[in-house]
Amino acid sequence: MRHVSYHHGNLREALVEAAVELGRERGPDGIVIREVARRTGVSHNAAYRHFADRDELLHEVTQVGLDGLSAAMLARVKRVRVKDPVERARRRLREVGKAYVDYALAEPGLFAVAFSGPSFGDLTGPYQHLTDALDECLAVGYLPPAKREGAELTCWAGVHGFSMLHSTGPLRDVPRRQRDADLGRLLDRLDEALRA
Amino acid sequence: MRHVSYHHGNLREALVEAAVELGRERGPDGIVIREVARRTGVSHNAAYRHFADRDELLHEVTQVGLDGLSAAMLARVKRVRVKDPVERARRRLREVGKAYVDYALAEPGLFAVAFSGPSFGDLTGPYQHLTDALDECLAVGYLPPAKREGAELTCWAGVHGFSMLHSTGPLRDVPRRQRDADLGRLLDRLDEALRA
DNA sequence: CCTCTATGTGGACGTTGTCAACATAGAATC
DNA sequence: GATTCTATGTTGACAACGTCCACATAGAGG
Repeated sequence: MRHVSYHHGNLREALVEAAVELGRERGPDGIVIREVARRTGVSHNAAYRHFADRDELLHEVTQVGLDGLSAAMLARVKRVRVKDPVERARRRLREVGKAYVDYALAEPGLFAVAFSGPSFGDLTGPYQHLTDALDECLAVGYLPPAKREGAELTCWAGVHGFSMLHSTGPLRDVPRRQRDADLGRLLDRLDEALRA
Repeated sequence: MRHVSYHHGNLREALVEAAVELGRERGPDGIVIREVARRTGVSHNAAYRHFADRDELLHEVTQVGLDGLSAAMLARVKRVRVKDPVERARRRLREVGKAYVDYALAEPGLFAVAFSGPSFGDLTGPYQHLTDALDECLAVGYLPPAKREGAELTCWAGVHGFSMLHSTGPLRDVPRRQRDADLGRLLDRLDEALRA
């Protein structure tokens, strides 16, 4: 579907797509307006008809990254096939955490973009999946009511820190085996912290 | 102490100092060679006699940031005045975590630089303080031996995630009161996770 | 006094974000 | 169908950046 007209048709989407690809490949600093335009086959200034500035384009990529994260979490939660309600709730919470880390490791560029200021996207989606999992743990009686408050932040901080350190951080060269074992332990500790 | 000679005398240190100040004020992207030179009162190219490129200068700032973090941790640990060995060990571990987060919040720019690739500094210092605190918890019998392995990462991930989210991340506008309460809860959960 | 080397300067190039002026396609109006 | 309007793309410019090269100079050692 090559366009031939002067007007592109849906340049905005094409630009976002190219920007996402750049973010995926090179992280936040790799999202460069002129390169985005080049890849879209359009002049270096065309993007300014659709985005006020670079930050606005970056913001779009941020949102795509967060949406991907949210989708990954949901997919993993839905795949849980455990009958026992308590075990199912625990397992779902664990899958939420795993999905978070897996996404950060599978898409380090987009993950970095998603959490690189100055304007953050809407993290309602990912946050809601975490909240839902915790609510379920509470409902089935696994999570004591006294521990419900602030539980989101405890979990989020843990998996976010793990993700940051391993995706683009100082632990990025830790071999996969050990990383998996470490993540398993971290999730075990979070589970214990909420249960105890 | 104005220099008058053509040669500066200790330009390298002066450049690092200016770069640190820029990093403190504006974060990693704010460390700009030409601005560093300007603030040091030398030509835009002078830095290349002391650093191969921008990354090498950035790396110096990274190390300064990590040294500051290490010093902050040590200072807080040394101030603990608890007699009971078990309580002292617990308290020291908690202070290590608090120091980490406090530093990240007090110096968001330097903290961001310290954990911004591509080359990371030597985090032996900070890591050692955490290891020491955990070893002490083990020695006094508070931390069960089975939980000792990987305990560093559990703690580090938690405080690092909390720091990232609150210093320059999406939770940076959370009011101080709530942030403090949230940190308290996080440290409580970590304590429980290691004890249980 | 002379030369050598380390260190700082000046100017250049290519890249970036962004602005202003211009051009054109497609829709709206007559 | 011809004309005007507006949304959308293009061209050219500017300043700031990292970096390279040629040059200048200070201070040390002969």
